Amino acid sequence: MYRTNSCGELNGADSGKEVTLCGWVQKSRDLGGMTFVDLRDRYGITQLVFDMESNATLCGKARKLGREFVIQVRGIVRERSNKNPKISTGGIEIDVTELNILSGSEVPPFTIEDETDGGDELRMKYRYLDLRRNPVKNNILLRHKVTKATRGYLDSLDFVEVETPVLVNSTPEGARDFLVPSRMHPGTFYALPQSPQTLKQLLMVAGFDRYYQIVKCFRDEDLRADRQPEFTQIDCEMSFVERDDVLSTFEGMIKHLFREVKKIDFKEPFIKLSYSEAMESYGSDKPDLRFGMKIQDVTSLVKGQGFVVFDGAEYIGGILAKGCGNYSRKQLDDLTEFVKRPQVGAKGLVYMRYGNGGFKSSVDKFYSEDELKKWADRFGACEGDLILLISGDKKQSLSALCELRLEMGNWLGLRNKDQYFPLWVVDFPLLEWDGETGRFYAMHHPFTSPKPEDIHLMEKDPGKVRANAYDLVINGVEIGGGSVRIHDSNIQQLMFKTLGFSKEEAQRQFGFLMNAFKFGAPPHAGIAFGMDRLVSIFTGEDSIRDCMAFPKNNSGRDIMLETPSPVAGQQLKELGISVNK
RNA sequence: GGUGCGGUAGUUCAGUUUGGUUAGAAUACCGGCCUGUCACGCCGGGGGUCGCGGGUUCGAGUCCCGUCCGCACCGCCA
Repeated sequence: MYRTNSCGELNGADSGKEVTLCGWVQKSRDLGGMTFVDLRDRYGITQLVFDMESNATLCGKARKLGREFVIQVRGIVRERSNKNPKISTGGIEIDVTELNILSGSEVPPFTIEDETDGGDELRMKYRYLDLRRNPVKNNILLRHKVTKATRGYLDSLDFVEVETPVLVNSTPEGARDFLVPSRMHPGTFYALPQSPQTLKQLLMVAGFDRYYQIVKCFRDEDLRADRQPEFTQIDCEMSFVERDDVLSTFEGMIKHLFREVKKIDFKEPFIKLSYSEAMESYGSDKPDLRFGMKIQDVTSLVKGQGFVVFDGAEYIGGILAKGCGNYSRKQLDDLTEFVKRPQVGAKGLVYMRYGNGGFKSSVDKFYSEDELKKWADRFGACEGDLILLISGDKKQSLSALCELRLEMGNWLGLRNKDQYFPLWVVDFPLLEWDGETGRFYAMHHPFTSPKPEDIHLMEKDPGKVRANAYDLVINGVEIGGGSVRIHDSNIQQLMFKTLGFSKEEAQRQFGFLMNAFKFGAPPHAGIAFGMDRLVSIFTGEDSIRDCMAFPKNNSGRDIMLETPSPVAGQQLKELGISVNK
C-alpha cells in the first residue's frame, strides 16, 4: 500500500497515529538542525519534519529533496508547537521515520503556487504542471461537479444520455467544419459535428422523448478567450413540449447547478426579455443585467436644435451614469477615446454633466439650459450625474452604447463576479439578411420554428418573422440557446425556400431529416448549453481556457502536443490527399 | 483577413522615448551557515543568440524594413 492518508485530511485528532503519505515536494525549509518539507497532493499540504538530532541520515536525505520530487514518507502524526492557521492541516505535522524517493524532478520552469510566476504560454506548454496549481485544479474539480450535478438533475427527470457519432457530414450552413478524410472512400470526407442538432431531432423521431448528452462539438473558426475549436455542450431535446416547458425545465437545471456548485439559491423565476427589448435597452442580445444603466432613445428629443451631427443622425441614444457628474476633462476624453476605438466604432461622444445646480455639456453652443433640462428629465438625472450620448447609424450606435455601458459598469465596479443575473432572451428574429451573398440566413439554424402568429409574414417580409427561439444569458455571457423545432414538413419546406435552397439541395443536405419527419415526428424543442462558459461563470474566469484541462491557444494550437502537425507522406497517400503548400 | 499590445537571465519584468563603458532587479537555481520554519533568515556564486533575418550607423536591446511567435479584440462563430 502506497499511502494510508491524503495530504489534506489529517488534524489534531490523528495525533500519535502512524501514517504513510505520498505526494510532491512543494517546498523545503532547511534550518540546519532540522528541515521542514511541505508535501502536496490533490487534497492539500502536510508538513513533514526531519530532525538532525534524532536521525541525521534521514534528515540529510531530506535536505537533498528538490521541488516536485515525488516521495513517500512514513511517520507519526504530531501536534505542532507552532501552528499554522492558514492551512487546514496546520495544526499537525509528520515526524518522519522513513523516506522513499519515488521519482525525482527537474527544476520546474515556473513556480507551482497559486500566484505563479509563469506566463500563459509557458503554463500551456507544461500544462500538467499548471494543473498541479490550486486555481486551475479547482476549476477542473468544479467542472466535474457541474457535469455530475447536470447528470443528476436530468436523470431525475427521465432524460436519457445517448451518444451520437463524431464522424458526420459537412453542412455549408453555419460555422466552418473540421474535415476528416475517408481512407475507404478516397476523395470524400467526414465532418466533425458543430453540434448534434439533427441527430438529437432524429432521436425525438425515434421516441426518446427526453434526451441529453454532454458532448464535444467542433467549429473551425477563429478563437477568442471564450471560444475554443473543440468545446463541450450540454445538449438537450424534449418531445411533446412547448417553449415554456423547455424554459422551466432548464431554468430548473440552472438553478440546481447554482445550488449544488455555488450554494446560491435563485428564488424568483428568471426574467424574460424579448430580443427587440434587449437590443433597444442594452444594445445587445446578451445584456449584462447586474446593473441598470438602460439605453434611452433620445432621437426625437435632441434633434432640430442646429447641431448637425445629431440632426443628420438616424439614431441618438444615451445612458445615465449616476454620480459621475464630477468627471474631469481627462476622464471624459478617455471615454471618448474608448468609444472611438475601431472595435467600438462610434464617431464621438457627447456628454452632459449635471452639477453645481447647472448643466455643462460638450454641445452647449446648440442646446440652451432649458433644452439640457429636458435631457436630464428624460434620463431622470439628478445633481451629480452624467449623461453620455452617441449618435449615428442605429445598429452601430446601439452596439457602441452597449460597449460604453459595459465599460462604465467596469469603471463603477458594477460587474461583481460573485453576483449572478441570469435571464432568458426570447423572440429572436428567425432570419438574418446577408448583404454580401444577398440572401437570408437562419439566425439560429434552419430547423427553428417561426412563431405561429408570424408565419403569414414568411413570404412577404421574412426579416420580420420572429423565431420560437431562446437564449439563456448570465452576466452578459450567452450560456445556452435553443428553439422549438419545425416538425411540419410544409413549414420546413417553406423555411428552406426562404433560405434560397432548391428542393434538390434541401433534399441532398437534409433529406435524412426530412425523410424521418415523414414517419411520425413528434413536436419537439431543445436547448444546448456551453459547458465551458457555464464553468467559467461559476469560477469567475474571463477565459474558458482555464476551465478545461488541455485547451488550445489563440491560434488553435496545443503547444504542449504541438498540434496540429504535418503527417507522413504515406498517410496522405492512403487518403488520396496531396498537400498544396 | 484586419487592429492594438507584447517577445531582454530558468521565470516575471526594467532598460527602447533621446543609439555609446562590462545589459540590470526580483525570484528561481547552486554552494556555505543556521533546531520551530511555514514568502524562513544570513553570506557567497553561476546564469543572456536582447524572438529571428536584413538594413542604417564608427557603434543597435534601443532606429528602419521584413518575418515568426504570444495575448486581446474586429471580421468570422447557423
